[in-house]
Amino acid sequence: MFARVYLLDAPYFIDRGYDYFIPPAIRPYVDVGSIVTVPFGMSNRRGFALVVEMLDDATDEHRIKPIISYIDRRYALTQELLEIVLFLKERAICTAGGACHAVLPPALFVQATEIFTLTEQGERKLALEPVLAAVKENGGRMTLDALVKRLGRIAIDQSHRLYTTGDLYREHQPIVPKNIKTMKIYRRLDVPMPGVMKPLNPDDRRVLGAFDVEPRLTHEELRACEPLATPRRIDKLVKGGYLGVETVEVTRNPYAELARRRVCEPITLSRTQSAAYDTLLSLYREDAPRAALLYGVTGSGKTNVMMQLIDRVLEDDKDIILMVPEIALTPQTVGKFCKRYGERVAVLHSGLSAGERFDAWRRIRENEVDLVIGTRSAVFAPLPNLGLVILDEEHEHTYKSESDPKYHAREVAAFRCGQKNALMLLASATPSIESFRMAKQGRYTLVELRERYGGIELPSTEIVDMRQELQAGNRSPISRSLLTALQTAIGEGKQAILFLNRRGYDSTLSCRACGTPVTCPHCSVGLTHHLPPRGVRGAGYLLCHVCGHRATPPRVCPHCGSDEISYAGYGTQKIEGELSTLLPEARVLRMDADTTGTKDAHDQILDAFRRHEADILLGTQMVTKGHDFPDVSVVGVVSADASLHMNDFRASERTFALITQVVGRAGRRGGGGHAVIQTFDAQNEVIRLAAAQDYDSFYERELALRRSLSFPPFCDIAVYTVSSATELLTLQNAETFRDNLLLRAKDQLGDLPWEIYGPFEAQTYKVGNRFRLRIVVKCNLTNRMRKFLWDAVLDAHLEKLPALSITLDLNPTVTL
DNA sequence: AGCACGCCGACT
DNA sequence: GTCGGCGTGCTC
Repeated sequence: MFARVYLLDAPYFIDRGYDYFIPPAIRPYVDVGSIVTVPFGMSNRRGFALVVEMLDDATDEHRIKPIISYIDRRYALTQELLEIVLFLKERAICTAGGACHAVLPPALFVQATEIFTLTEQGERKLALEPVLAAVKENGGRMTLDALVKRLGRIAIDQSHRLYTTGDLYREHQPIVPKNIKTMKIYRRLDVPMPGVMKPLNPDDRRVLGAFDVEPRLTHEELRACEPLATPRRIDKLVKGGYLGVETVEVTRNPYAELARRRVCEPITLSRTQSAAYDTLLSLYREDAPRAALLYGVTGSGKTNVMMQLIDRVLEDDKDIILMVPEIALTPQTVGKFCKRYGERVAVLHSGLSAGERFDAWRRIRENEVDLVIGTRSAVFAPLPNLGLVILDEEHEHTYKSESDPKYHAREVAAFRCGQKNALMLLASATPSIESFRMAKQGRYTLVELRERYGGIELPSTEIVDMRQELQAGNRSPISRSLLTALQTAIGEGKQAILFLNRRGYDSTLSCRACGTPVTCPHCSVGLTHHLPPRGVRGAGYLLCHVCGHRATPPRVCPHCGSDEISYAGYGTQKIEGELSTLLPEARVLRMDADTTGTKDAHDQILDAFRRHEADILLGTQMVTKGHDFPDVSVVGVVSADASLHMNDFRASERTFALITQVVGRAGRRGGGGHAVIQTFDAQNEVIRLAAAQDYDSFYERELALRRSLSFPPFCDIAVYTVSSATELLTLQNAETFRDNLLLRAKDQLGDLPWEIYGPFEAQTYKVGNRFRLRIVVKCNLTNRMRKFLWDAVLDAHLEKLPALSITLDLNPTVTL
């Protein structure tokens, strides 16, 4: 029997199947999906590998090597996960190993080792072979790791040679992850073992007495109900045959406490919500893969509909994945679900330790969990019976992985739902343009919740033109309107949220007199300011990160001629200082990257605000997420345009989403909320539409723009990042690569549409002493196109451009 | 990537 | 005459 495997740590250009012999001793334990270790290359270095196929004969039998060992079958990839790995390899263009590392918990790969034992024949060669001598010295049995420690790396080759010559016997130990935490459970033995009984004193008897109440106890429990139960005394009772011990694997579940305080309030749906629920239910019941977009305005109660659906799916004994953009930002949502669904929930996110992550994964894999809540990577949860996958806030960019494998959770979710005829549910108050278009085209079912739950009105909104403030002599970042609104709210005992949209602000140039940003003439995105190269004097230059257009920074505004053109941005600290002079008696809580450093800081700030320990919550993006603060009556957007002119074709979409979400925070209970949106660009349509919470118009406008400029969803975008150690080398490499790409495209792509731009500097040009240039391809990502794009990278490797590295990202969401 | 094989300069 | 430079090529 032979196995075709993929190395897990192989670089992309040797990422293909390799065939290995399966030693008879381990044959029962190796199958498709198994993780094994194999010797690889001339030095036979050991590495993990994934078995993708079982073979009866090997192609090239003389040079085939044997598999060394295997990971416990319980942790092998299921057929479903294996398919996902192969899907990722194709779709996100990554190695099989890269895909495996995304799908499996890292703790699975704690390295175990082979164990060698001396054979009779080996005993006779001790003088000749240092490896044999070392094994003998160690008592005739030694792990490979220990051998390497003693004799150096040659021990690997030597021991394998001695194994083939029959001087050593090798044990095929399964690799069992070391991260499993075990716990001892004690129980009282009715009939103490005869003979070994030791006399008991009264204290011993008291300890035994604890078992009358509860027949099985852990050490901690025993200690808690009987302080006399010291480790020493327990040991005595075990040795004496009074207590039995069993060792069980424990899984760490940091959310167990929440689960124990389980609450299961009945959900009452409004009529609109019921209608939405009914539609979703019937989709779920169809025996085919389905996708729905739940578009619900802020405060419409999407969560209720989702919970009702989850209840229903759980009744069918089907499993669910619920994804949220970032666990830290949605502690309330997570808490709510944990309380409702109890112990059959697993929560996955980046804050988990390797052990906790592994435990959660095992619980899921062993079918102890029905509902997985988590961030992007939760889409790989090995639930055996998937019925529903939800992406909450589906427009969030965190669903796209920025590092290898560069997958989008939505794509993987769709694939998984296809495997199991499950329902994919996307939910958002501000859907991504791509998803809404899919819905409009009928490829997703559009389910709408257009009214706020309980008939609460949307907050009234007011756009404040900061230019006029400036002209009126108010140089403060807080407008008079906003100040008045804050004073009123605090006077009435209400609370306020101030949102500071700082993203990309400092590097975007705009006119403070007329509000016009300096944009690219070809792309209608803001130009990013770059400092001049070291040693060169001057103002630097402006660069478009979409098409590479360069310009000198204008000294006067091209639009109105004013010289009040600047990069000025406000920081949260600055606003905080400003508030303390304007509203000295107001209590302000600041929430940004600086104040949320520690693990629980986030929750603490939000809890404090909810308990009304402050009047104003001031912060960045973090304050916009789905927290429910009933007392908040005023919301202020300090600088609405900040993210608008970012160097990204999705800047409008992101700005619209942010403003809409933050405005939706006002007046959640009782209505009468008010939102003040400050901008230097008061005529800006995106801001006006966001203030009016008019998603439909925004969508139409944005779609038309995308169509005319040829951006997604009207095409796909592939981005190559070329990097080298020096600027010159990087430029030369990138240009050669681009030229080759152009030639190949003309030659091979025929009728397929494509456009190539670049090279131009990446958003962060220099990273860790490497310079990075981008080459952008607009195209349609068919399989043929994907292959074309990837072959160019493989060929670049064969051409051996000096010290070059190229990565490829398909449809990136954050940076262009 | 890592590692070995292979064919030309500065050393005992 | 040997040690060692890194160019070339392979990995089941």
